[in-house]
Order: sequence, then structure tokens, then C-alpha cells
Amino acid sequence: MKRTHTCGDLRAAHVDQTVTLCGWVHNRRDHGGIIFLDLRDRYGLTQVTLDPDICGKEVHELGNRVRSEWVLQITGKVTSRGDKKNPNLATGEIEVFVKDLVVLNKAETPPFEIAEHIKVGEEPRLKSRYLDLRRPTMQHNLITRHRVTKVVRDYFDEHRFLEIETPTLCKYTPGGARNFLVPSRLHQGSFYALAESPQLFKQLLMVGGYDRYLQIARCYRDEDLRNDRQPEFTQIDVEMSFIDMDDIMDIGEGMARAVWKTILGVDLPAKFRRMTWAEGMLKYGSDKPDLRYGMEIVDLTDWAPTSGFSVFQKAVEAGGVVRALNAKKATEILSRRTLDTLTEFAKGYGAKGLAWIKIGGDPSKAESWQGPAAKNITEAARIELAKRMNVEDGDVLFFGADSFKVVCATLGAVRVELGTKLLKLARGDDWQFLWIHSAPAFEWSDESQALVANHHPFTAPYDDHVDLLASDPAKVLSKSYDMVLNGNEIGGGSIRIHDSATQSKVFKALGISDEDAQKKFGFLLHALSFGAPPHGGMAFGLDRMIMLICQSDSIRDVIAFPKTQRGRDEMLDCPTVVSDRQLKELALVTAAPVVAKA
RNA sequence: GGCCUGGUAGCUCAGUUGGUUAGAGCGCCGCCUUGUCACGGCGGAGGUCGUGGGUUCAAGUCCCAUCCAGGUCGCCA
Repeated sequence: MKRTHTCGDLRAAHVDQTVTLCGWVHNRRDHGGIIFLDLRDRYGLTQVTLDPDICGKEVHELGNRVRSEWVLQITGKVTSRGDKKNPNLATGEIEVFVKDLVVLNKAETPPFEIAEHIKVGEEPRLKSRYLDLRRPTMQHNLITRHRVTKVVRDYFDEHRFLEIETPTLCKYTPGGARNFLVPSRLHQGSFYALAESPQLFKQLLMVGGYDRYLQIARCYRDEDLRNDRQPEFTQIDVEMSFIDMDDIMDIGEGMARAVWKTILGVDLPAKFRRMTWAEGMLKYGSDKPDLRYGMEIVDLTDWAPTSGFSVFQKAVEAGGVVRALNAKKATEILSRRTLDTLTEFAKGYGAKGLAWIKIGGDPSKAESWQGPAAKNITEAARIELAKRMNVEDGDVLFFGADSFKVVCATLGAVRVELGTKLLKLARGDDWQFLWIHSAPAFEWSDESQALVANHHPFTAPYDDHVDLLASDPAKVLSKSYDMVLNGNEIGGGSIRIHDSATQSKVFKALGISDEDAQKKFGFLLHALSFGAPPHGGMAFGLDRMIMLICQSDSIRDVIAFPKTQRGRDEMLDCPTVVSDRQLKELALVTAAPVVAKA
């Protein structure tokens, strides 16, 4: 070993020991005679001191030439700092007086300083990710990620789950996320698809008798990127046989409790709150409600026709809904200018506008109700509204009047914008978990002009909804459940269909012919016909979970080497064009304008 | 694919109504400095203002196009 201790180890108890440390030069304070170096590794920072009277002239001169981020090996005596302690440093009680110094490697001046207090943009960070990874926040995040996956593996191991790997090179299946395609050299003109999730494999494992499966699985989706979406990401993938919805939710909750307890020391509730999809949409305009603040949405569709306001009346006549939320004590923060911005924000979600009413004074007086919508509402309607919305002085009401879909999207987004950004009602360390369950099995797709599976076509409908598959499929609710944390979907799953009769009814509802189903999913249908056990499971977004635990704004901060929003790796400079020879070997031609020469 | 924000020194940013030689802090380089710890003092170097075109006597600043980064809608069963 080149070192006896790390840069985070030494304490007062080590005084008088001779130690050897290795690390990077974090900082250098040259006093002409005495030189202080802060030596850094991932365990911490230790002050090493070069006193010419102790280390000799030669080592001292070498210390003079040392620069930031050089890699040093130093040997010296641990010495108490006496009254010169540094309380900001874990090793601040001591310093090491250098006797010998070896430069293990020099370093160019880094493009940015490796220090917590230095602000650096993401572009330079990603270009020199190996330097960014030296920074304390990134080290903390990646260490946390390691610890979380260890807790997860231990937890599932204790519950008799088996970790089984499944292929990432697999078959293209239509529907769902766009796949990355991998050309086959041995079967020219044919392609593998990178797995968007191990979904079908884990169901086949259930058929194979591995009744409790776990995998920390890499998944690939060729879709547009976001702060919480990368083209490759990691799922904690789980599947179980001989269980019901409650069993899976219990297992999932248990995992979250274990992680939060071990990593953060936080005790999550013994039972997570549960809410139907319908309730989430009604009260929060979202299938992933943020429960860190109130502002529940109130349905006013029955009130709207007698409100006297034609905008509301027409929305209901057109078959839409009218709903509102109350931002308590918000009149001061929500200036006219902010409300205009919020109206534009709402239009981004398909709303034609955002009616609002400010309450400036005693709500029983008409003149206290301010804003364009206020004048149009009759006195009786106003009194009724005050009651339903629990209106008080200082409140601001926001209305949505449109189709169900648009009103949910708009008020849901306005609520989050108010809660997290404008009124700042949400804390990053307030952990509001809940389950959203029983979503509709299908939803209408404007793009394909047909019903499409909300989750996936193997999601089991409620037993008493099976008959609706033929008569009114849009009303069918599924045995599905999403784990939601602070407005983020961090996991989701369902009970799967395990009998072929129900499966074919679902395909029929989706407009998929038996022949088509055989072609696309034949291997699964065949497997289900050989005694598939009742089963179900779920998958957690590991990156998102860790992002929330680390209170980061982006999963890029919890991934060692992430891609940019256009899917590029700034450090590798990829993707790249390939040579004609490579294309030829794969029997590919490209329509792209530039191809690299061999 | 749409919309929004940004791109000026190695880093983080300022740059007014278009007007002389484009600034600051940090970092970097040199000298001084024996108790600092985001040490201190003095001095210095460092710029294709993302790229291309246009308007103008004159463009970092205005216009058009384009690239890159971030956010967002669509998309992500």
C-alpha cells in the first residue's frame, strides 16, 4: 500500500504517529517559510505542513513547485494543532508535518476549481466529468447511490427475492417507448432492440417458477430527455407470484422504509397513503400529486351553470368541467404581473386562459372580490362559492373551465407552480409518499385514433370489470399502482393477466387481432398457456429516487457519466459517425449527409 | 417537432440608447511572505463576445439563419 491512512482518518488519537497519505493538492498556502497544503481524497481533507526546519531544504523547494491537483504521497508525523484547530474540518485537530514528499503525478491547471463553493455550469462539468467527480457533492451523490442499491439488495434478499439478469439485447416490440435498435451482423437486415425494461422477461421468470425476482436493471429508451429522464437509466425491477395488489405495495413500501431509514435516518409511516387515480385527478389534477401542500382542487361543475359567468356556463354546456383551487394568503406574492405570467403558463397546458379572483378584504363584501372573473359572478353564486372554497381575506382563487383533461392538466400544473415555486410551500426534506392505484386500463390516443393501454396490455383489469372490456372499455379500471413521492412518480406496476381468455379480451379492446397478438407477443402468450401463476410486480426509478434523496434538481447529478439533453456525451463526444467499412459489414446505408471515411 | 432562457477571459458573471483601447471576482504566472486554513501583499498575462450572414459611418449590443447548453409542452405503454 502506498498509504497508511486516508485524508479523512486522522484525529487527536493519532498524534505522534508517523503516517503516509496520498491525495490531490486541494489548496496551497505559501508563507515563504512554512507551506500548508490541504491534501484531498474522497474521505476528506488533511492539512500537511512543510516546515523547512523539519522537512529539509530539498523537500521544501519541491513543495514550492507543487500546484493544485498534483497527486502527492507524503510521510510525516501527526501533530496536534493545539489552539490552531480548524473546527470546519473533521481532521482539524491535527496536521501532518512532512518529512518526505513524493510527487506521484503532476496536473495541468484544471478548467475549474475542485471546490464546493465554486459555481460551475453543467457544460464544463460534463466535458471534464472526471474532474467534476472529484467534487464533494458528486462524491456524496455517488456514494449515496452505492449505499441505496446495497440496502435495496439486502432488503429483497431478506425477503427471499432472487436477483436474476435478463438480456438487454432483445426483440423489438411495438407500442410504448421508442427502442434503440442494434443491427445484427450475423443476420443482416435484422435488428435487436435494447430493452426498454425487463417487463416480459420477468413475467417469463414467473412462469419459470422464480416466484420472487429482483433486478437492478439498466433500461434504454430513445425518447426526448428531461432533467429526470436519460436514454439509459436504472430500474429496481421486481416481480412476484401468488400475490395480490396489497402484497406488492407492502413489499414496495418496506423497501422505501428501509432505504429512507438507513440512508436518511427517516422513519416513514407504517402504511403509505393510498388514493385512486380518479381521486388524484379530481383533487390534485395529477396522477402523481405532490402532498407537501394543500390547495386541493374543488369541483364546481354543478355550480357553474348558475354562476352567471358565460365562460363557465359554456364550458359545462360543451361537456366540460369547471374546477377551482384556493391559494391561501397569496394576494401579496401574486402581483398582477405574476398572475399574467401564470396565465401564460396555464396556456401552455391547453387552457384558453386562467380566470382568477383576488380577495382583498372582507369576503362577504362584493367589492373585496377583485379580478376579471369576479364581476361576472352573481351575488348568490359568489356566496355559494365563498362557502365551497372556504374563502378568506387574502386568498386567490384560480379557475379551470374546459374539458376534463385540460382542466386537470392546467390546475394540476398551476397548483405545483404555486406550491413549489411561487408560494414555496414545499420542502425538499418533507417526504410525502402515496400510492395512486386503479388507473383506467385504456386511454384514448388522438395520434392513433384508438384506445391504447395506459400501462401495458398485460395489466389485469379488476375482476368485475372484465365484462366491460367488450361493452365499455374506457370505463375499465386496472390493478395498477404507482408510488408517488413529492409529485414524482418513483415506481409503478400492476397485477398481470395470467389467463389467455382475459388476455384476448384485452387485445380485442385494443383492436389487436389474434394474428397480430401472436406475431408480436406470441412467445409470452405461449408461455402463459403452460400454467402461468398469478403474478404481478413493479419497477422503481432508481435514479429519480436517489435524486430526491440527494435533493438534486436532476438525475444527471446522480449518474456518473450522463448524457446532455440532446443525448450526447460531452466527454466522449458521442454519438459519432462510423466508417463505410463498418456500415458495409452490417449491411447498412445511411441517408445522413456526412459519413466518416474509413 | 413547438415554446422559453442562456452562450462575453480557464471558471462565474457585468457590459446602459449601437459609439474611443470590452470590465470585475476567482483561477493562472512572477516576486515577497514562518501559523495559514476560501491566508495575505505587489505586479503580470489572458478575449475570433458560440458560428455564419445582414443592417449601419460604426455591432458584444439591432435583424435573419444556424449550432450548443438548460427548462418546458408534445413524446416517455
